[in-house]
Amino acid sequence: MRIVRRTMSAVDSARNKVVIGDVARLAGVSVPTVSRVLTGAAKVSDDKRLRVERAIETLNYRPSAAARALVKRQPKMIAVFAGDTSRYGYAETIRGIEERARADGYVVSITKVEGPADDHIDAALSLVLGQSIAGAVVLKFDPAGVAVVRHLPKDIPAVSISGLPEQGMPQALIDEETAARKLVAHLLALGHRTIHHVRIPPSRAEDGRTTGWRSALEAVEAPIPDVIDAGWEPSSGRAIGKEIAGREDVTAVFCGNDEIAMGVIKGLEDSGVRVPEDVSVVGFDDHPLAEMWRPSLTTARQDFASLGARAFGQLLALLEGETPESLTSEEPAVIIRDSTSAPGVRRVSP
Amino acid sequence: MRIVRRTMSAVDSARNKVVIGDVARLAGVSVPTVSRVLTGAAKVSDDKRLRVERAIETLNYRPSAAARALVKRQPKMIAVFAGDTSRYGYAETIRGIEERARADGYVVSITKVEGPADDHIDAALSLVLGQSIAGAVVLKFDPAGVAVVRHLPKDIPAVSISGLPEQGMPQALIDEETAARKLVAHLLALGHRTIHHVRIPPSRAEDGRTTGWRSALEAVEAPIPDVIDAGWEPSSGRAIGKEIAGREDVTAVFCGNDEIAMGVIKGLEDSGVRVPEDVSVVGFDDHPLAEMWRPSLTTARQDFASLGARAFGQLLALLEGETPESLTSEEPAVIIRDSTSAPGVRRVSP
DNA sequence: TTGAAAGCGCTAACAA
DNA sequence: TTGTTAGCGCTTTCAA
Repeated sequence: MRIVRRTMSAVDSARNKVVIGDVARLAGVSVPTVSRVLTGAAKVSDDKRLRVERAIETLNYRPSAAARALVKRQPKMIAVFAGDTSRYGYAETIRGIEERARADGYVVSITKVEGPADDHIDAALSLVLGQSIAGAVVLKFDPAGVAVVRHLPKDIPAVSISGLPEQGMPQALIDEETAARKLVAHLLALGHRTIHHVRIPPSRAEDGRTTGWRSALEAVEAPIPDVIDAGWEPSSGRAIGKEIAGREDVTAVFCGNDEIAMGVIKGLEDSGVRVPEDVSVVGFDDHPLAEMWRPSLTTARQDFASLGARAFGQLLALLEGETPESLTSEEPAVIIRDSTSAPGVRRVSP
Repeated sequence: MRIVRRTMSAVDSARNKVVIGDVARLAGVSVPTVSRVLTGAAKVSDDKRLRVERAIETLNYRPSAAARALVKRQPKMIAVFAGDTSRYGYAETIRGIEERARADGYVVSITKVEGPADDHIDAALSLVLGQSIAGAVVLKFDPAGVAVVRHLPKDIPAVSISGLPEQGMPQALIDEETAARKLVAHLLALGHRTIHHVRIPPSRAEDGRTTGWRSALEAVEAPIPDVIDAGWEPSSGRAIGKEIAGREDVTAVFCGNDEIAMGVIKGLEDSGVRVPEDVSVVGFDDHPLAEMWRPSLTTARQDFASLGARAFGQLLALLEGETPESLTSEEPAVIIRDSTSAPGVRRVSP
């Protein structure tokens, strides 16, 4: 232990850290021997091992992660970039990544990317690349995520997560398109002439959910109404619900996610339009409250956590020099509940 | 650049990394000079600076974070420990920590602690302490978080976040107790004889929400019913709602959070009990869907994100050698909506 | 302003 | 089994 100079602050206490040499001295062995008992890399006599262990204990020694990282060149941390960290789908995906990473001995850092503008991306990247990371997972759920993928240095092992296949880095995918198509087909089968679409902010020109909706309508040559854009907040869905309450041509609505669907339902009901009697509404994701909603939501279940876990698995493969499948896909299950029914006679409120 | 031996894998490409010496050689300067332009620590002639910058560009050089960390001893990462990462309150708190940390140049790692058992704690701690971290924030919302606080080495700068003051490390607090008391007082003022409490899993013997409920009842000498324990899932609230639907003595329920309140309401309605006509229900947190629920939820708003931000602020103070206020408090606002009313005549379904 | 030399705390390679 | 010697890639003295 070196000498403490002034009053102890956190910085000083770090400076005063016990190092491997202190342990070696106290135990009366050489530094590499301490290292050997630390890593278990080579045999150490029971006698010395015991002395080293006791010295570690008394000095309360913890090896310096920085020094280890420098010599081992295998950082045990991966970085996650996301345009949001707390919203349902994002948070669940991150949970899946973290759980799987932790099981494999990796710590995960999360960095929210405020937007797709270059300075946001650069800020996030330079912050994170200033750390030692083994690789990165990018949540490509929004334009910010897409921009991160574009800016990430090519030599950083990385996997992206999204709902629609694309070129570039390896991806973990959910087949949103098929799920959307099924949901729309369900509505069509119920007898609706066409299905309106309230979409959540898209990551690029068109996302899987929207593509699926469109192709399902095209398949039966149903009219394709203009897309209605919502934000991420349920309240934006509510405003849209109020708007479409007055439109007799709207009998079925396919929403970009469950929270927006809940908002839309609320907005419709605010205006005296009943769901599903007057208008059918479907969501997407199977949010934990979707089943509890009144009426319970017809939706497509997404397993975000396992999506995240798969993404980490692909990253791990990449780190081990393999070339992971770029298109691991999984089809979300459609769940029919009470928010959809055959079209009724719209009862438009005054 | 060193020589590549076999097929490039991620590990090899890491081994083959461009180092500061490569830049120095290409620019025709010494290594410290490169370091100087990198850090801006000392003056470098424009001529050499330019050459160095160009060399960095052509070689696509990025300094090794590990080497820097070793010599600078000031890790720019903080660790967050939490018993959950995706549930509303947790995710929002983490968001607040991350946003504030990022603004101050820190990356945040998140680690979920699976439970309060020693081996869970040790696993999480040893994983994270194997990284270079400047400090830690512990979400003490559950027994796992409480256990982390107990096990965390004393020499790691740390701040905990919870709803009830406690000794030990510095804390960021929300005054849940006062908010709970107000909520219960509101119910009492409406004319309810007593208020039942459905609590979420407590972090220790009693949490602020429960303490506040109890003291509000004690203050007016109202009978104190047994606490009803729920889990974290809305479905557990629903099961409880169904149970209490048959109890005529229950006219008002104070739930541990909004999601449980939504479940309770759903369970009551499943059984034909109306909210608030037959039973009043209040939640806690002001979840984004609380206002959208039918009936909209009376609740207490919690600003988890700012709570997280404050916690990071305290940690930063700690890192700078200051002694942060241990009890920063903030009183959640009570929001009266439609799920509460004067007691009516209970109409118990068969 | 610049370079040579030293050293951060650890592990790996090499002898003994 | 052990200790000695060399680094890992950077920043920081210290001279020049």
